[in-house]
Amino acid sequence: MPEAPEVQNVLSWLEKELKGKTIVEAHITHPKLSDNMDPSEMEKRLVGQTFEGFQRHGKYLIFRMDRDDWISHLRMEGKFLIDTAMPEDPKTARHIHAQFRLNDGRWLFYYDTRKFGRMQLYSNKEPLEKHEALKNLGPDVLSPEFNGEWLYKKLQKKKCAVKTALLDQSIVAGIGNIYADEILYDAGLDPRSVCSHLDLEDCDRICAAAHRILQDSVRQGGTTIKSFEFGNHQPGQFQEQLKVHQQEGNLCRCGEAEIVRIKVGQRSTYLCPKCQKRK
DNA sequence: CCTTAGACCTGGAGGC
DNA sequence: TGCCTCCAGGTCTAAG
Repeated sequence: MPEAPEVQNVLSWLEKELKGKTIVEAHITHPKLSDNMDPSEMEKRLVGQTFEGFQRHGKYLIFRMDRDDWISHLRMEGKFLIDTAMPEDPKTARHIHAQFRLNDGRWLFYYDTRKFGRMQLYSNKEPLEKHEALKNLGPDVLSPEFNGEWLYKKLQKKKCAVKTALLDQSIVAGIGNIYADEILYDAGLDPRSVCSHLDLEDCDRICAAAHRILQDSVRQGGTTIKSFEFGNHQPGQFQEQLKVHQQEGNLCRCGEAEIVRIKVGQRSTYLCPKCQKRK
């Protein structure tokens, strides 16, 4: 589901709601949700801990509790909800896989129809970047570390398609299928272009486009195509700005070609054959 | 090392 | 209405 801008909106909302709150009760009902320890151990450890800090790296949410770092990846459909009681609609309730009662009486629910999302808990005595879930990530897409020179150095040795490289979280963390298409359209590059064929100027354009597009999307609440929401049911607005992603058959803004859909690395990929050069 | 197909899950949309 | 196929903001693995 979410890429960096959507995760950032979820994070900001959770920070506003949860900062300083303490977990007083925890139930994890999906056994695979906590994949670095037993669910019952995660429940036990979380009870009594207070939300102190909120961070994001790529698509990972990081809750800094008083003793542990609690990390959550929403994958395709994971969502947090906050309410005073379990939703009554059984169709919603059956997809709640964890619930945490707070010291203000409310509940934090984790909801995930496809059960792809995962959580981990690590002692905060270790630095963040040492945690197994985070240690292979490249720089966050919105950080100044992700710049043309750095990307150029990474892509020079690779012969895969440039879109595949942008989706590789060890190169840059936070870009997913929607924004990869939008970034490459903005940079004027065909997603199938061979990484090692790109020059420094191409990499500069990719990074500048990534920063501009993703920052814009953060401000507009992210992209809601099917189900993304934050803040208990707010959709994002950025889908109205999408120029190629899911625009198959629509006239490109250049007015000279229709957007086409192809497959790159098994993922649906949208591009304008006129505006995007293959290198 | 790299690339690719399949697995993990559920539900919505569209064809017949 | 039902049944079937395809599709989905992601990532991991096994196999070649």
